[in-house]
Amino acid sequence: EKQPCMPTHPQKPLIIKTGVQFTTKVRLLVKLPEVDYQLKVKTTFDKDLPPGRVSRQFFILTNNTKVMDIEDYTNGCLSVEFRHLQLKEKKYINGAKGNEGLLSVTEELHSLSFEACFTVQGLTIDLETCSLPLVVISNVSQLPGGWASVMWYNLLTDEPRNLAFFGNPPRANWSQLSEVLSWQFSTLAGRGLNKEQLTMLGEKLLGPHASCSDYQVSWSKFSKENIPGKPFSFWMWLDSILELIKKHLLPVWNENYIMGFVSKEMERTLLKDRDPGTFLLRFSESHLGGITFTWVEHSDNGDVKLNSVEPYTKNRLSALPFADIIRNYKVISDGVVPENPLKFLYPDIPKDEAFGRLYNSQRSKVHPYIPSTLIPISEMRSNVITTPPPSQSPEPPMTPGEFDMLNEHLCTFDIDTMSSPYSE
Amino acid sequence: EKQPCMPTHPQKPLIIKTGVQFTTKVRLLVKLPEVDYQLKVKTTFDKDLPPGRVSRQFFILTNNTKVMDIEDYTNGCLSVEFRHLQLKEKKYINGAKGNEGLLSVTEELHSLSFEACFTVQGLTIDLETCSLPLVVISNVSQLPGGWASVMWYNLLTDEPRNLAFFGNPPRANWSQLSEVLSWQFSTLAGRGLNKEQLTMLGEKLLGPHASCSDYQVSWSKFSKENIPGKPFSFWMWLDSILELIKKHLLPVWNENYIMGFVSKEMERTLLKDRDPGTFLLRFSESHLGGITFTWVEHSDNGDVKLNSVEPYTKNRLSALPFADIIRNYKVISDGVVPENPLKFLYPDIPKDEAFGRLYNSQRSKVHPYIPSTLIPISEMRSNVITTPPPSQSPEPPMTPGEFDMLNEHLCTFDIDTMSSPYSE
DNA sequence: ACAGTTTCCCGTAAATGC
DNA sequence: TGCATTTACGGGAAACTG
Repeated sequence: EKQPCMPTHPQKPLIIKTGVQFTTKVRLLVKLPEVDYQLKVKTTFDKDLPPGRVSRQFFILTNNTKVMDIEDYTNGCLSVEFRHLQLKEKKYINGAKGNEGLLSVTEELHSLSFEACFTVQGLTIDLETCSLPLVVISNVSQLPGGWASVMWYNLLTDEPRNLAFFGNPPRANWSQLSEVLSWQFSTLAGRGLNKEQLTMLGEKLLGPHASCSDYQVSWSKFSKENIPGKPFSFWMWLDSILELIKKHLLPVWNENYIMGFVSKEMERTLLKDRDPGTFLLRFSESHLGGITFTWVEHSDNGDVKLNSVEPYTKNRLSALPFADIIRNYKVISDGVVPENPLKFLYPDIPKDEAFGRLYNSQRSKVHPYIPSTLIPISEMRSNVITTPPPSQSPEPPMTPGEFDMLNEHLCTFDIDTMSSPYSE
Repeated sequence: EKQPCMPTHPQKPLIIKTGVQFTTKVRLLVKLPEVDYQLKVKTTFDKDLPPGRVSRQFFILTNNTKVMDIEDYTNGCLSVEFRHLQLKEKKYINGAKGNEGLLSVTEELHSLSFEACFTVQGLTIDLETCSLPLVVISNVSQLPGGWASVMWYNLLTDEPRNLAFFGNPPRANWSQLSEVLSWQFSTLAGRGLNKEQLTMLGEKLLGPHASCSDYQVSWSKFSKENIPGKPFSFWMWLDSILELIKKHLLPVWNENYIMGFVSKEMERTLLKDRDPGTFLLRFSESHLGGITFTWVEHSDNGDVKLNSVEPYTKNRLSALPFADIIRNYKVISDGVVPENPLKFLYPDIPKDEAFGRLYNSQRSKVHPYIPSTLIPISEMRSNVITTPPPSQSPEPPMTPGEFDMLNEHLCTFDIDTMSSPYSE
């Protein structure tokens, strides 16, 4: 009869933060004959909730009644949009908190009810409807947990109002779940996850059996228990990466330059036969919200060596955009002129060809001052000699100075074209 | 009769932000005989304020009455501390806003009143007192303006409650004002301003006559009108520097390494006869909250050249502490190996001797990764030759590589010791 | 003591008012 | 319209609370 729209958090509907305004809209689907009086709608939070079901109770702090309006003159449909609604927790509930505390706050589901009452031809009609289950949080730090709940609920049930869902949450098929995970990236950035990336995620979640796409993932494994040896859950880790992309990597991600989810083994397989200086970008598995690059180098005796830089997190990235980090990154070996070891984005794209457009050419010209930029540098000490005089390296170092000079040294190699791991 | 203590904002008393808790304390100075009943104190905001005096009206959102308590059993003194008080603006005052708008919000003075009433031996006694003038702000961005008002008021009047003070604010003698300005630095950091620094500030405010310390500064010059050619007032500029010191420069400031306030002329006078690589640190006069270093270099023909780096502001400094910037700063001239031009802190302190303890030796050892740090770099293109091959510089460039190596090249010079400009 | 949760509030951005 | 002022709220940290 009515079709409730959802309260919204920025891009995360169905999650409401206390003390922060939200909006909801209700539409009357039946057409009323000649309504010449005002039709009031009242919205209530957790109406008729059986006591003990939730550990926290909230109420709507602001005006909760509003008159319905004609939404669209073509169909005469009545609707009402509540704005500036705000939730506050009820303090001092008589007795202890209801729920036994098995559920975390982000697993506790609530709902918003709408009521209206009107009289037509002597008949009094009560209308009532309610929203999909809602998660209430008190701090944005709970947003990832809340969003996990919303995703899990909507992935695994069609029930409109199963507030006890997380009392015994069902498992998800990996095939369904992986699709949802990919969506998180595509709604954020316009680019989802490809098969290789999803395979790595599946193996991370399920072990190396993930090739069987009907394997099931438990709610706990997904977002409650920590990844073995790590202080965060799978979803917390993945969400930290989504945030990193959103704030600092959007152009690079959308250009498909971030392989992102690659196991260390796969990384070695991909890079070991490549030309020295070939690199790929992947997210840190050990730290939340970090991105690193791994490049291949060949040592004197022909051994292949892979190096990964300490992952960049939001703090560093807000001082220096990632493309500029790649552009200017330098390694200093003992007594040798600084050199950028990053030459070809895997498989064989010359670095500046890939990232050139993304470089931030902000030459500030505040005249009396000499402009300066930050350059990321790694210092690698050879542990062979203790105090090495300027050693002559097998490959002569590049001429120092102009950063852009590297450009001119690059020549395109004609390496066997294999299917790019970036293709979706 | 009572001695009201002040509501507090972090380190900025007498400024209250709407919606943010503050605290105030009242003490009863007379000793009451046997008070066996509770003595209630009520606090009111802007009680009995003549209408039209203020353009905004506020009220205390929270509980405004409290019972007095024995503060200290040795003297039996009664006192009451109001906590968690909160101010909110009254909306929709009947009629237009009172004040004609000549005054900005931070010039509008308010007060907090306290009342109590008790009966002793059949006599009913009313007690009333109030706070010093208060400034009410709605956003921390107004804090500097508010603090300017509080300083000016307390510098220039002893009246306890002249709420019309800024209707016609008196001028301040530079000698008084400079003392207050120095206090701002010493309360913040434990180090105030020396004579040279204050002279520069005085000249900035008054022109080159500031040597006469009885020159007067108007309120407008101090904090209302913009510095000629700049989009900010004198106080806004100075306060931005106080904030920069507080958040990013405390150790360097307290070590007396920041000359800070130096005119360009003085800078040249000080540096021109110094050894190449001698530098000083000063605050930007063109941008809010910026610090730069200026170093002297001698060109081939013996000319003295001063260079200043683009000022570092809080954004850059939170990515890289200032001491590390000084440590690692490099200049790249065409085709020449990067070199740190900063060698001696004026007058002649070897850089690492001065800043060594402040370097942030955060060698992160997350093993599989190669650590990396950010290095500030300036690229200087000689505009003499268009495409210069690695030119041989008159002084051979330093060996590249180890940053610390510079240390070993430094020798102490025995230059005439002049009185340090840093001494207070 | 501690972990989960909420409160507090700065600082930026957006909205509002004059 | 532009400027002054307020509101909004993310994000880090402190305070709370079982």
